[in-house]
Amino acid sequence: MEYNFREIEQKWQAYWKNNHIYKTEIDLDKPKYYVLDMFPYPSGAGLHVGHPLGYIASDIFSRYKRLQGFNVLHPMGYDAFGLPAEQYAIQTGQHPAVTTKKNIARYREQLDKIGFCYDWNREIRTCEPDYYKWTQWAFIQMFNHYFNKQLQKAQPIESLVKVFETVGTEGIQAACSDELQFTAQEWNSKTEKEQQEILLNYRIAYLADLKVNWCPELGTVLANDEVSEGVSVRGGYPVEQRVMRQWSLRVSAYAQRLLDGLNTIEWTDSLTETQKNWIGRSEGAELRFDIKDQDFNFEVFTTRADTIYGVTFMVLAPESELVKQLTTPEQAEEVADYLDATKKRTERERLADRRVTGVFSGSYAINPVSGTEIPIWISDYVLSGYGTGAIMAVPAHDSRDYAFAKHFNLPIIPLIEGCDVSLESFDAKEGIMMNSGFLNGLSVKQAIAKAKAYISEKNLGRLKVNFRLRDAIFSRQRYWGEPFPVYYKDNMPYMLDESRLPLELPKIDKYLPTEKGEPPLGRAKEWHTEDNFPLELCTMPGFAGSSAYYLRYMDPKNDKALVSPEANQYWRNVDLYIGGTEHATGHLIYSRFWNKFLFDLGLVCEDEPFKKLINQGMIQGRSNFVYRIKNSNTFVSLNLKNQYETTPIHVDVNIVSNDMLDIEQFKNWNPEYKNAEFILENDVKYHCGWVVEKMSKSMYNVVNPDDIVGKYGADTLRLYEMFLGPLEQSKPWDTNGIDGVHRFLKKLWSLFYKNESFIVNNEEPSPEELKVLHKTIKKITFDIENFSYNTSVSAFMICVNELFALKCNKKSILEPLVILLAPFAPHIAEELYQALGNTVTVCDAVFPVCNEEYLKESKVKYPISFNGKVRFTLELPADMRKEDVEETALANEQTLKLLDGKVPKKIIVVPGKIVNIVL
RNA sequence: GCCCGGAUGGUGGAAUGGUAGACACGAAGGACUUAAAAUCCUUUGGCUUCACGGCUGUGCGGGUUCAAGUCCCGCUUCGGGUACCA
Repeated sequence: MEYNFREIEQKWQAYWKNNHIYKTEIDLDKPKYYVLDMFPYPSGAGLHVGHPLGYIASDIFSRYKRLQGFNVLHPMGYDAFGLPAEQYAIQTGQHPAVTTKKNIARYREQLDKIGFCYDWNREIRTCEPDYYKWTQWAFIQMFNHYFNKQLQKAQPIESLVKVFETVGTEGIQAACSDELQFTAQEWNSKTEKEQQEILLNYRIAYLADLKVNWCPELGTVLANDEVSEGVSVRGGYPVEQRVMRQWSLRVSAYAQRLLDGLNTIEWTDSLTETQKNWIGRSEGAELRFDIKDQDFNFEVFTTRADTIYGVTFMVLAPESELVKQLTTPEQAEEVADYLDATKKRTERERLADRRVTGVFSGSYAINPVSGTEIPIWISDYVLSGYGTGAIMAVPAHDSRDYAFAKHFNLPIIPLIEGCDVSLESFDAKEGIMMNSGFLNGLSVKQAIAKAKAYISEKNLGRLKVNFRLRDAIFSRQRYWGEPFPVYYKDNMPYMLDESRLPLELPKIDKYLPTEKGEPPLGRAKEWHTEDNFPLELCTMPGFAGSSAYYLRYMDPKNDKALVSPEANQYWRNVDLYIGGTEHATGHLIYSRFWNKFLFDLGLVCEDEPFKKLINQGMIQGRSNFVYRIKNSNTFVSLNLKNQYETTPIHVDVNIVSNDMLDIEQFKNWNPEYKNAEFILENDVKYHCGWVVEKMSKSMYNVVNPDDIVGKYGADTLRLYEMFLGPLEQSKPWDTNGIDGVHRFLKKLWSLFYKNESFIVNNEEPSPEELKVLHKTIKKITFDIENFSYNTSVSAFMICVNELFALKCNKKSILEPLVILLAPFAPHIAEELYQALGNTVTVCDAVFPVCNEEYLKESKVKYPISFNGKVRFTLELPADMRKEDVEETALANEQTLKLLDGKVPKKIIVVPGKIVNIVL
């Protein structure tokens, strides 16, 4: 009987489905294990072979854990809201839901063919009302809470209101946008609207004025990458920096906890590092500067308080509120011109074009330590959003300040002994201080500490920790996203009652902004509450739906809660999360934030959502080329092309095999090549060139998993994807080589069947066979635990090669091997497991355990080396004493020959490993 | 600029500081076959030798060690991330 993968795979996929093999329920008698893939956005292009890489890896681990007796949760779903579907809708008028549904069906079909063990009963789609109900619900909770900095957790906003009513802002520790100060009396005398406006300053989900790229012609906010040289990429309309009222999430309040949490989870170093940088904690001081001749002062943030004696100018961000205050009448015109010029530039342009620009404000600050007068400048190299939007410039020790000082001819005072600042600044935090009054003679580290102490003591400012992490802008002027559960009364936002959720997306006629420039939802009829209050017109961004989806999988059908306490208590959090690095600073920050918020509310029992995280590498494309001789329709093979003047042309990798072009298929591939002629090599073949680049349609290097499954089967695809190389490494997809793993499966099959008959017997295994099996068990177990799946596949190959050489057809050896292989190649494993006489699925077998007894070697081949170079090997008993090994090695004939009468200086014997004779 | 990864045969890659190149692809040769496919066997880093063998070899230059692809220092180079963050 032949290995008929088509029949086998269809048979078992149907069996799994009909018998609900992958349905998962809470089982208090078993330990749980939660394995999650980053769910895909169902794009119109379908899956290519790069997508399943991580899914296969997680599938192997899920099946492995199940075989080890764990109750495994392994769900899948779709991140279904998103821009491509909406753009398609704008072009075609087709509702995004229709396109999305179609794409999901296609994804599902492709996924099913690969034989994953997903529990599809738990499937979720972020665009479904019964799912996004809970996204909206979470938003309401965020609106109704503020972040208490003292407790480092979210608290109900009512408790803050109580404080305001009794003592005002006195002593409050609430994360906020602006530091406000008022008394209880002032609070109590404010109107409802005023009070609501103030509360927005504290809510975790808040509405605030933010600077955005606004395109009046298109009527929408644009992302930085949608703007170029001041005009929109689409249409070329002017774009301006504009302050708009947008929803935001106060992610920054959680900065410290997001940072601390990284130490409690097992993520890769690089990912942890990326998040740390993104959160960007910096310790420093906020230092107060008085203004000359004015009863006014402002603060700057610095991490280098030690450089206070080197401050030769101050710089304000153009957007800073201080600009107005500090611009003198004489400088007013020049400053206004500068502000105008900078306003026109987008953030992107500012970054791209690093020319030094700036203008003098006319005012002077007083150095709080030295008392000197310092000119205050305005420049766009200072960001309004970080620190206080103003800096003290120390050109000798900061490269940006240095460039500015050189450009405007401002003084540069070096503060470190022996440093040369004639050509560039000295930014390193090392050396001995000079020109610095009471700090002279100290090392930089000591000086930083002393300066900080001085500042607190003399009350010149305060110690401060700043974070780079920004709040997340949460409004999008789009249709295909979650509607906000928000209505407006007297222009103030209010939350809908939870009983009104989900607030479903309304139908609209066109997916474009309205004539008035409102977002698409402005077109909806009846888009208001029963009391006629208008509903919010923006929708939520892409990351909203993916921020808590892992919780929903625990209890996907619950209409009373996002997740029941019982389900959450059992499944807790994700034990293993596999996905791409592209989410390092987006989704993986937002969902950690979202989870921590829900944790604060007591709604989930774990502070961190993803215990262990692995990033699978990207699968790159491997493109093939043919070489056309210039001005002809003749193609010359790779190794002959240098004899001609040629143009390389991408050719579809699917009509190339082992870099040999299928000439007939090529002729049919494009009518242009119908009559093409070919110059072949000696082997009468056309060899193609190749290069590794991004997998994309335009390079004709996209490989569809369906084609691979059709030709070789799902088990071969699964094994081959793993065999390509280490999981976390980026690597090109190259279908060359897939024959190797397919041959392996056929060879495995041949241990069971020969000429139509089943040849497995019940004979007792030999010690050698047992050694082969148990060696493999040990290796596979180790590899799975370490996600080293490429070496597992090779271990399987070695095992089968050895059993083949031993002509082993014994059930006692083959059955454990089949179970071992089941996580990797589940279809063939099921088939062979059944053939061995089992009547239940191999999914519920018991994973074999290595018995070290079988691995014991009686003899060891010692490499005998001289000065580290191996000269020959010597087979000795494994339990031979070190001294005896040394003696035997030295007495050996070949040793004597190599010693040539010399006396060794030293002899190293590593028992069981090696002998090294040092001459 | 900063941070994080890599660099090993024609190719993908393997190697707890202990025989570099496992496993696989490709290639070459052979067996079977009318033929092809499939399958099986042999060889396959480079140089050198009739052969036994020898020399050399993990991006480059140093170092530690009895022993380095692996550890340390200094580079080169290719990916990826991130950035006027004071």
